[in-house]
Amino acid sequence: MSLIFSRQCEYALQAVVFLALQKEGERVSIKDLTKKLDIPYHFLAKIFQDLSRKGLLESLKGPGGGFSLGMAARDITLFHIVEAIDGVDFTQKCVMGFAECSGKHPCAVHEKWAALRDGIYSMLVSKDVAQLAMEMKKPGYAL
Amino acid sequence: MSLIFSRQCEYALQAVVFLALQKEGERVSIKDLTKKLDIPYHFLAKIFQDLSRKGLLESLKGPGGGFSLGMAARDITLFHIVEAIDGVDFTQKCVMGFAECSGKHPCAVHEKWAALRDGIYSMLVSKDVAQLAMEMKKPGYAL
DNA sequence: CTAAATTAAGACTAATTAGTCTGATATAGA
DNA sequence: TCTATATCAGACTAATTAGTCTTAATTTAG
Repeated sequence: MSLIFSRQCEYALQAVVFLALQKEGERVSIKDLTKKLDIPYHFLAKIFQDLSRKGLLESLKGPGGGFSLGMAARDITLFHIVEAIDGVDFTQKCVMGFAECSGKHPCAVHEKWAALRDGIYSMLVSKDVAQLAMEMKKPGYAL
Repeated sequence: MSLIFSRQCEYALQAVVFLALQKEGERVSIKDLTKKLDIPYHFLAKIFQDLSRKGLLESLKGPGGGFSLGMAARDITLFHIVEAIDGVDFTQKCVMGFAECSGKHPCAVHEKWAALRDGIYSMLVSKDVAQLAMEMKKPGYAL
Protein backbone atom coordinates (compact mmCIF):
# COMPACT_ATOMS: atom_id res chain seq x y z
CA MET A 1 0.00 0.00 0.00
CA SER A 2 1.06 3.48 -0.81
CA LEU A 3 0.06 5.84 1.95
CA ILE A 4 -3.02 7.94 1.54
CA PHE A 5 -2.05 9.17 -1.92
CA SER A 6 -1.23 7.02 -4.92
CA ARG A 7 2.35 6.75 -6.05
CA GLN A 8 1.53 8.92 -9.06
CA CYS A 9 0.26 11.55 -6.74
CA GLU A 10 3.30 11.41 -4.49
CA TYR A 11 5.53 11.88 -7.50
CA ALA A 12 3.42 14.78 -8.68
CA LEU A 13 3.64 16.47 -5.29
CA GLN A 14 7.39 16.11 -5.17
CA ALA A 15 7.94 17.27 -8.71
CA VAL A 16 5.64 20.28 -8.53
CA VAL A 17 7.26 21.48 -5.32
CA PHE A 18 10.58 21.04 -7.05
CA LEU A 19 9.40 23.22 -9.91
CA ALA A 20 8.22 25.83 -7.43
CA LEU A 21 11.76 25.90 -6.19
CA GLN A 22 13.03 27.26 -9.51
CA LYS A 23 13.24 30.91 -10.48
CA GLU A 24 10.06 32.28 -11.97
CA GLY A 25 9.52 30.96 -15.48
CA GLU A 26 12.53 28.68 -15.42
CA ARG A 27 11.99 25.29 -17.02
CA VAL A 28 13.14 21.87 -15.88
CA SER A 29 13.15 18.80 -18.09
CA ILE A 30 11.70 15.43 -17.16
CA LYS A 31 15.18 14.05 -17.42
CA ASP A 32 16.55 16.36 -14.76
CA LEU A 33 13.53 15.95 -12.53
CA THR A 34 13.62 12.19 -12.60
CA LYS A 35 17.31 12.22 -11.86
CA LYS A 36 16.96 14.51 -8.85
CA LEU A 37 13.83 12.92 -7.49
CA ASP A 38 14.42 9.31 -8.40
CA ILE A 39 11.18 8.82 -10.28
CA PRO A 40 10.84 6.60 -13.38
CA TYR A 41 11.28 8.76 -16.47
CA HIS A 42 8.33 7.76 -18.60
CA PHE A 43 6.05 7.61 -15.63
CA LEU A 44 6.69 11.19 -14.66
CA ALA A 45 6.36 12.21 -18.30
CA LYS A 46 2.84 10.84 -18.32
CA ILE A 47 1.94 12.44 -15.02
CA PHE A 48 3.22 15.81 -16.20
CA GLN A 49 1.36 15.62 -19.49
CA ASP A 50 -1.74 15.13 -17.44
CA LEU A 51 -1.00 18.08 -15.18
CA SER A 52 -0.27 20.20 -18.26
CA ARG A 53 -3.63 19.42 -19.80
CA LYS A 54 -5.19 20.45 -16.54
CA GLY A 55 -3.37 23.77 -16.56
CA LEU A 56 -1.22 23.21 -13.51
CA LEU A 57 1.92 23.08 -15.62
CA GLU A 58 3.23 24.65 -18.79
CA SER A 59 5.58 22.93 -21.17
CA LEU A 60 7.96 23.84 -23.92
CA LYS A 61 9.38 21.34 -26.36
CA GLY A 62 12.83 21.26 -27.82
CA PRO A 63 16.29 22.01 -26.53
CA GLY A 64 16.17 24.04 -23.36
CA GLY A 65 12.54 23.09 -23.04
CA GLY A 66 10.82 21.42 -20.12
CA PHE A 67 8.13 22.17 -17.61
CA SER A 68 7.32 25.11 -15.42
CA LEU A 69 4.33 25.98 -13.26
CA GLY A 70 1.23 26.85 -15.23
CA MET A 71 0.20 29.52 -12.77
CA ALA A 72 1.77 31.56 -9.98
CA ALA A 73 3.32 29.39 -7.28
CA ARG A 74 1.29 31.41 -4.78
CA ASP A 75 -1.88 30.11 -6.36
CA ILE A 76 -1.04 26.42 -6.24
CA THR A 77 -1.56 24.29 -3.15
CA LEU A 78 -0.89 20.63 -2.57
CA PHE A 79 -4.62 20.18 -2.60
CA HIS A 80 -4.78 21.27 -6.24
CA ILE A 81 -2.31 18.59 -7.14
CA VAL A 82 -4.05 15.84 -5.18
CA GLU A 83 -7.34 16.93 -6.69
CA ALA A 84 -5.92 16.67 -10.20
CA ILE A 85 -4.34 13.25 -9.73
CA ASP A 86 -6.20 11.19 -7.14
CA GLY A 87 -9.36 13.17 -6.69
CA VAL A 88 -10.51 14.18 -3.25
CA ASP A 89 -12.91 11.45 -2.19
CA PHE A 90 -10.96 11.17 1.02
CA THR A 91 -12.77 14.26 2.26
CA GLN A 92 -15.98 12.26 2.17
CA LYS A 93 -15.33 8.61 2.76
CA CYS A 94 -15.59 6.59 5.94
CA VAL A 95 -12.29 5.21 7.28
CA MET A 96 -13.92 1.91 8.03
CA GLY A 97 -15.44 1.78 4.57
CA PHE A 98 -19.09 1.93 5.63
CA ALA A 99 -21.03 3.19 2.65
CA GLU A 100 -23.78 4.61 4.82
CA CYS A 101 -21.52 6.27 7.39
CA SER A 102 -22.40 9.91 7.83
CA GLY A 103 -23.22 12.45 10.49
CA LYS A 104 -26.65 10.91 10.83
CA HIS A 105 -25.53 7.35 10.68
CA PRO A 106 -22.00 7.42 12.02
CA CYS A 107 -19.50 4.64 12.51
CA ALA A 108 -17.74 4.36 15.84
CA VAL A 109 -14.82 6.56 14.83
CA HIS A 110 -16.72 8.98 12.65
CA GLU A 111 -16.04 12.06 14.73
CA LYS A 112 -12.39 11.35 15.25
CA TRP A 113 -11.83 10.71 11.62
CA ALA A 114 -13.73 13.85 10.66
CA ALA A 115 -11.30 15.88 12.74
CA LEU A 116 -8.27 14.15 11.27
CA ARG A 117 -9.56 14.48 7.76
CA ASP A 118 -10.00 18.20 8.30
CA GLY A 119 -6.44 18.28 9.53
CA ILE A 120 -5.27 16.60 6.37
CA TYR A 121 -7.27 19.02 4.29
CA SER A 122 -5.77 21.96 6.05
CA MET A 123 -2.29 20.52 5.68
CA LEU A 124 -2.92 20.48 1.95
CA VAL A 125 -4.39 23.94 1.57
CA SER A 126 -2.83 26.06 4.27
CA LYS A 127 0.36 26.74 2.39
CA ASP A 128 0.96 27.33 -1.29
CA VAL A 129 3.83 25.68 -3.10
CA ALA A 130 5.82 28.91 -3.08
CA GLN A 131 5.89 28.83 0.71
CA LEU A 132 6.59 25.12 0.82
CA ALA A 133 9.42 25.45 -1.66
CA MET A 134 10.88 28.28 0.38
CA GLU A 135 10.92 26.10 3.48
CA MET A 136 12.48 23.24 1.66
CA LYS A 137 15.35 25.44 0.58
CA LYS A 138 16.55 25.59 4.17
CA PRO A 139 19.53 23.37 4.87
CA GLY A 140 18.64 19.87 6.01
CA TYR A 141 15.38 19.70 4.16
CA ALA A 142 14.58 16.80 1.90
CA LEU A 143 14.92 18.75 -1.35
CA MET B 1 -8.28 4.59 -4.48
CA SER B 2 -9.50 3.15 -1.28
CA LEU B 3 -8.87 5.50 1.60
CA ILE B 4 -5.93 4.94 3.84
CA PHE B 5 -6.70 1.26 4.38
CA SER B 6 -7.13 -1.37 1.70
CA ARG B 7 -10.56 -2.69 0.96
CA GLN B 8 -9.65 -5.97 2.63
CA CYS B 9 -8.76 -4.06 5.71
CA GLU B 10 -11.96 -2.04 5.71
CA TYR B 11 -13.97 -5.24 5.47
CA ALA B 12 -11.96 -6.76 8.28
CA LEU B 13 -12.57 -3.75 10.52
CA GLN B 14 -16.30 -3.84 9.88
CA ALA B 15 -16.63 -7.55 10.36
CA VAL B 16 -14.57 -7.74 13.53
CA VAL B 17 -16.53 -4.92 15.12
CA PHE B 18 -19.66 -6.77 14.12
CA LEU B 19 -18.40 -9.87 15.88
CA ALA B 20 -17.61 -7.83 18.95
CA LEU B 21 -21.26 -6.86 18.95
CA GLN B 22 -22.32 -10.45 19.61
CA LYS B 23 -22.70 -12.04 22.98
CA GLU B 24 -19.51 -13.54 24.35
CA GLY B 25 -18.60 -16.72 22.50
CA GLU B 26 -21.44 -16.46 20.03
CA ARG B 27 -20.53 -17.40 16.47
CA VAL B 28 -21.53 -15.76 13.21
CA SER B 29 -21.16 -17.41 9.81
CA ILE B 30 -19.56 -15.81 6.79
CA LYS B 31 -22.89 -16.04 5.10
CA ASP B 32 -24.62 -13.92 7.71
CA LEU B 33 -21.78 -11.46 7.94
CA THR B 34 -21.58 -10.86 4.23
CA LYS B 35 -25.33 -10.40 4.07
CA LYS B 36 -25.39 -7.83 6.86
CA LEU B 37 -22.29 -6.00 5.80
CA ASP B 38 -22.54 -6.28 2.04
CA ILE B 39 -19.13 -7.81 1.52
CA PRO B 40 -18.38 -10.43 -1.16
CA TYR B 41 -18.73 -13.87 0.40
CA HIS B 42 -15.54 -15.59 -0.69
CA PHE B 43 -13.52 -12.48 -0.15
CA LEU B 44 -14.49 -12.21 3.48
CA ALA B 45 -13.93 -15.93 3.87
CA LYS B 46 -10.34 -15.48 2.81
CA ILE B 47 -9.80 -12.47 5.03
CA PHE B 48 -11.22 -14.32 8.03
CA GLN B 49 -9.08 -17.37 7.43
CA ASP B 50 -6.14 -15.05 7.55
CA LEU B 51 -7.27 -13.42 10.78
CA SER B 52 -7.88 -16.86 12.29
CA ARG B 53 -4.36 -18.00 11.52
CA LYS B 54 -3.15 -14.87 13.23
CA GLY B 55 -5.18 -15.61 16.32
CA LEU B 56 -7.55 -12.67 16.13
CA LEU B 57 -10.47 -14.94 15.38
CA GLU B 58 -11.62 -18.43 16.25
CA SER B 59 -13.64 -20.60 13.96
CA LEU B 60 -15.84 -23.62 14.17
CA LYS B 61 -16.94 -25.69 11.20
CA GLY B 62 -20.24 -27.34 10.60
CA PRO B 63 -23.84 -26.40 11.22
CA GLY B 64 -24.09 -23.67 13.81
CA GLY B 65 -20.44 -22.96 13.24
CA GLY B 66 -18.85 -19.69 12.24
CA PHE B 67 -16.44 -17.15 13.62
CA SER B 68 -16.00 -15.47 16.95
CA LEU B 69 -13.27 -13.30 18.42
CA GLY B 70 -10.09 -15.15 19.21
CA MET B 71 -9.46 -13.15 22.33
CA ALA B 72 -11.39 -10.86 24.65
CA ALA B 73 -13.00 -7.95 22.87
CA ARG B 74 -11.34 -5.70 25.45
CA ASP B 75 -7.97 -6.80 24.17
CA ILE B 76 -8.55 -6.10 20.50
CA THR B 77 -8.15 -2.65 18.99
CA LEU B 78 -8.60 -1.48 15.42
CA PHE B 79 -4.86 -1.18 15.30
CA HIS B 80 -4.47 -4.92 15.76
CA ILE B 81 -6.67 -5.51 12.76
CA VAL B 82 -4.91 -2.99 10.55
CA GLU B 83 -1.60 -4.42 11.63
CA ALA B 84 -2.69 -7.92 10.67
CA ILE B 85 -4.05 -6.97 7.25
CA ASP B 86 -2.27 -3.94 5.83
CA GLY B 87 0.69 -3.61 8.11
CA VAL B 88 1.47 -0.33 9.79
CA ASP B 89 3.96 1.35 7.50
CA PHE B 90 1.78 4.41 7.62
CA THR B 91 3.25 5.20 11.00
CA GLN B 92 6.59 5.70 9.27
CA LYS B 93 6.16 6.87 5.74
CA CYS B 94 6.30 10.37 4.33
CA VAL B 95 3.00 11.70 2.93
CA MET B 96 4.79 13.14 -0.04
CA GLY B 97 6.60 9.88 -0.63
CA PHE B 98 10.12 11.15 -0.01
CA ALA B 99 12.22 8.13 0.88
CA GLU B 100 14.67 10.23 2.87
CA CYS B 101 12.09 12.29 4.75
CA SER B 102 12.68 12.15 8.48
CA GLY B 103 13.08 14.36 11.48
CA LYS B 104 16.58 15.20 10.33
CA HIS B 105 15.72 15.62 6.71
CA PRO B 106 12.09 16.65 6.72
CA CYS B 107 9.76 17.46 3.86
CA ALA B 108 7.75 20.64 4.00
CA VAL B 109 4.78 19.06 5.74
CA HIS B 110 6.67 16.62 7.91
CA GLU B 111 5.61 18.09 11.23
CA LYS B 112 2.00 18.48 10.32
CA TRP B 113 1.79 14.98 9.04
CA ALA B 114 3.54 13.62 12.11
CA ALA B 115 0.79 15.13 14.24
CA LEU B 116 -1.97 13.78 12.04
CA ARG B 117 -0.41 10.37 11.88
CA ASP B 118 -0.29 10.27 15.66
CA GLY B 119 -3.93 11.22 15.64
CA ILE B 120 -4.72 8.32 13.35
CA TYR B 121 -2.72 6.00 15.54
CA SER B 122 -4.58 7.09 18.61
CA MET B 123 -7.90 6.73 16.83
CA LEU B 124 -6.95 3.11 16.22
CA VAL B 125 -5.70 2.26 19.68
CA SER B 126 -7.64 4.42 22.10
CA LYS B 127 -10.70 2.22 22.17
CA ASP B 128 -11.00 -1.53 22.07
CA VAL B 129 -13.60 -3.22 19.90
CA ALA B 130 -15.80 -3.91 22.91
CA GLN B 131 -16.19 -0.18 23.47
CA LEU B 132 -16.63 0.53 19.79
CA ALA B 133 -19.27 -2.16 19.44
CA MET B 134 -21.08 -0.77 22.45
CA GLU B 135 -21.22 2.66 20.85
CA MET B 136 -22.42 1.27 17.59
CA LYS B 137 -25.34 -0.35 19.31
CA LYS B 138 -26.86 3.04 19.99
CA PRO B 139 -29.70 3.90 17.67
CA GLY B 140 -28.67 5.70 14.51
CA TYR B 141 -25.27 4.15 14.31
CA ALA B 142 -24.08 2.47 11.14
CA LEU B 143 -24.28 -1.07 12.48
C1' DC C 1 -24.40 -43.39 9.57
C1' DT C 2 -25.77 -39.84 6.51
C1' DA C 3 -26.88 -35.30 4.90
C1' DA C 4 -26.40 -30.59 5.29
C1' DA C 5 -23.84 -26.68 6.83
C1' DT C 6 -19.94 -24.74 7.50
C1' DT C 7 -14.80 -23.38 7.32
C1' DA C 8 -10.01 -24.40 4.79
C1' DA C 9 -7.11 -24.09 1.01
C1' DG C 10 -5.59 -22.62 -2.97
C1' DA C 11 -5.97 -21.96 -7.91
C1' DC C 12 -8.04 -18.91 -10.87
C1' DT C 13 -9.92 -14.38 -13.12
C1' DA C 14 -10.73 -9.35 -13.21
C1' DA C 15 -9.63 -4.70 -12.27
C1' DT C 16 -6.60 -1.21 -11.04
C1' DT C 17 -2.25 0.90 -10.61
C1' DA C 18 2.54 1.20 -11.86
C1' DG C 19 5.74 1.43 -15.17
C1' DT C 20 7.88 0.91 -20.18
C1' DC C 21 8.38 1.59 -24.99
C1' DT C 22 7.96 3.52 -29.49
C1' DG C 23 7.01 6.87 -32.81
C1' DA C 24 5.44 11.50 -33.76
C1' DT C 25 5.83 16.44 -33.21
C1' DA C 26 7.83 20.80 -31.96
C1' DT C 27 11.79 23.88 -31.20
C1' DA C 28 16.42 25.80 -30.64
C1' DG C 29 20.70 26.36 -32.40
C1' DA C 30 24.60 25.26 -35.55
C1' DT D 1 18.07 23.37 -43.41
C1' DC D 2 19.67 19.77 -40.40
C1' DT D 3 20.31 17.77 -36.02
C1' DA D 4 19.77 17.17 -31.29
C1' DT D 5 16.69 17.75 -27.49
C1' DA D 6 12.40 17.99 -25.63
C1' DT D 7 7.44 17.00 -24.98
C1' DC D 8 3.03 14.34 -26.72
C1' DA D 9 0.26 10.44 -27.38
C1' DG D 10 -0.99 6.18 -26.77
C1' DA D 11 -0.22 1.25 -26.90
C1' DC D 12 1.89 -2.07 -24.26
C1' DT D 13 3.66 -4.96 -20.07
C1' DA D 14 4.14 -5.90 -15.09
C1' DA D 15 2.66 -5.92 -10.42
C1' DT D 16 -0.69 -5.54 -7.01
C1' DT D 17 -5.19 -5.78 -5.22
C1' DA D 18 -9.89 -7.38 -5.55
C1' DG D 19 -12.83 -10.91 -6.15
C1' DT D 20 -14.50 -15.83 -7.72
C1' DC D 21 -14.68 -20.71 -7.93
C1' DT D 22 -13.99 -25.44 -6.82
C1' DT D 23 -12.85 -29.13 -3.91
C1' DA D 24 -11.76 -30.96 0.57
C1' DA D 25 -12.26 -31.36 5.50
C1' DT D 26 -14.96 -30.94 9.69
C1' DT D 27 -18.96 -30.89 12.51
C1' DT D 28 -23.75 -31.12 13.88
C1' DA D 29 -28.40 -32.86 13.67
C1' DG D 30 -31.42 -36.28 12.44
